[in-house]
Amino acid sequence: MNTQTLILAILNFGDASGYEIKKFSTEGSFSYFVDISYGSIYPTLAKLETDGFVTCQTESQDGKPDKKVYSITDIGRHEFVSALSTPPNSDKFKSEFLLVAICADLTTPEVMAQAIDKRMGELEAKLEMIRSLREECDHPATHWVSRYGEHVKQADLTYLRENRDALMALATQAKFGEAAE
Amino acid sequence: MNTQTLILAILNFGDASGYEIKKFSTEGSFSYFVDISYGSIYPTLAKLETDGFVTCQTESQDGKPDKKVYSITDIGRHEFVSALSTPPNSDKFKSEFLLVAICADLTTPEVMAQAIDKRMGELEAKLEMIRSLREECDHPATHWVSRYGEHVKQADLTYLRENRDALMALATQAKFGEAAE
DNA sequence: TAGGCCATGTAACCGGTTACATGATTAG
DNA sequence: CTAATCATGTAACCGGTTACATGGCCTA
Repeated sequence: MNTQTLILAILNFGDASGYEIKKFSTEGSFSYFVDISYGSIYPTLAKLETDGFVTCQTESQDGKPDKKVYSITDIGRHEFVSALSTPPNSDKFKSEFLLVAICADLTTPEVMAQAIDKRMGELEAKLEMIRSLREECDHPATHWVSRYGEHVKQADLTYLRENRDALMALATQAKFGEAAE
Repeated sequence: MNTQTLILAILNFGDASGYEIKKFSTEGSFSYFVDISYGSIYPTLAKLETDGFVTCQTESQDGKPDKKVYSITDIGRHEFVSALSTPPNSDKFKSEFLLVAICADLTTPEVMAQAIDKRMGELEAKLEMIRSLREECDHPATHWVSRYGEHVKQADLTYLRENRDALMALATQAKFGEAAE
């Protein structure tokens, strides 16, 4: 999914500046399944404006820097809806944790424990965030996605909790390297 | 996680050629949490060899092209284990499906149904693959990861099955655009 | 007064993909 | 006869990140 479609999606929920778009994609309703950086937001917004998909209005604020607020246009919305209509690509998923887990017998209990705890902490934080999304807005589709995310992440966390010991046991077994040293 | 560590991890499970590494990362035990292409495998293998992390032996086969079989060295294994020891980065997750879902009210029931069915099909296939991994090998850590994956993907699929109708309902509601056209 | 937040933007860089080149063998 | 599998490799390209530049305000 390209940055353009993502930004259009965010702007379709409401006007925003580049800075706000970044926040939204990092902390808002979209944050658990996308991510973009300023380095791609600002150039894309510029391109979006020249293409007529968004318009821009500079707002002066006192005590804060000027703000360039972007709004999606009808052409932009049309572009976005037609992008939505093409069958979505499969989820992209990469997990370093699972690489460590699958190599559990090569690591030490310390390393493994640290990796598990880090992951559990992240999962808990993400769950908390996903849940809080529902309190902040009552958009039905956002609720559906939030519950979906909650369900899946909860299943993830539950498995980790219940099988932490089993994984630790694999990391605890004697390593061939240790005997030789 | 860089290609280098990933290839080292695969070679740590056994000798392999570039072609086999690709297969392994696409269909094997690693396939559901990583992916790499030839364009990154072959150059990385070359670099790995000059760095002394792997050795290479060319095997002639009759009826098939020559095969360059790579083996991890002790230095390579050491490099890999030390890479494993640094706390793993968070999972990378991107979902176009969720973008469509969160914009359900902008799409048509047809588009939504297609997206859901595609996803469910993919999930079922992935589940099947994850389960089959356990029958092919009895490496304990691989089993742990496989059960983990199964659990999470199963939760995903279950939610989709049970809440498909709710999402469809959101896509079915009248769109503002339709009234105007 | 140091650091964090607000706010925009650019340039260099990089990891990785896509597409291509090559070619023999086997299965349908 | 076509398509797929086996097998290695390169070059162009590309999307996106990182790091930097700039600067005022507010809080600790």
